[in-house]
Amino acid sequence: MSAYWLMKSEPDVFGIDDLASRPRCTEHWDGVRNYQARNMMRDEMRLGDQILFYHSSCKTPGVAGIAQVVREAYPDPSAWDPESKYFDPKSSPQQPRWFMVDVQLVRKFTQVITLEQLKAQPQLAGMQLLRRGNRLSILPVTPAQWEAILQLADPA
DNA sequence: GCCAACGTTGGC
DNA sequence: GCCAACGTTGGC
Repeated sequence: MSAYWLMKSEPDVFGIDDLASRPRCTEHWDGVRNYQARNMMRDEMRLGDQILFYHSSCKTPGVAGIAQVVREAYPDPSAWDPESKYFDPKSSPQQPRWFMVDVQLVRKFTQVITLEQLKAQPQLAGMQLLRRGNRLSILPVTPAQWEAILQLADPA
């Protein structure tokens, strides 16, 4: 039984169309530099887990589509690349501190399910995404929340 | 650009 | 281990 997640990305940096344009619609999710988010990726995310691809910090924040985990956590090499903006001198190939998973696009919605729509759903009232002050880039999603959100999507 | 919320850092 | 300062996130 696969689990459900929500992963945020800024569409100006890496949006769902960027994922769609990658070979096999697959990309590694590098750059996570938060311990809680890392722990979820490293310790809990499993092959086949389903992901809500969320666009943040943009004109219309919301869920742009669905992706899935196609490779479980492995060290994020951008952490030991001094040229990378994700460089962290405390990480090394011998002692990797940061991890990433590979995600593959499953489906892009024809229309983004907006944050506004999510807020209007009574079933989603308890969702972590909607809690104020939430800044985690990776969040768990319950099966009930997943169902409620997909109801808002266009037909496949 | 503003601001609230929260994580991280570093001095003590 | 405390806590103030600082940086980042992300909606508006």
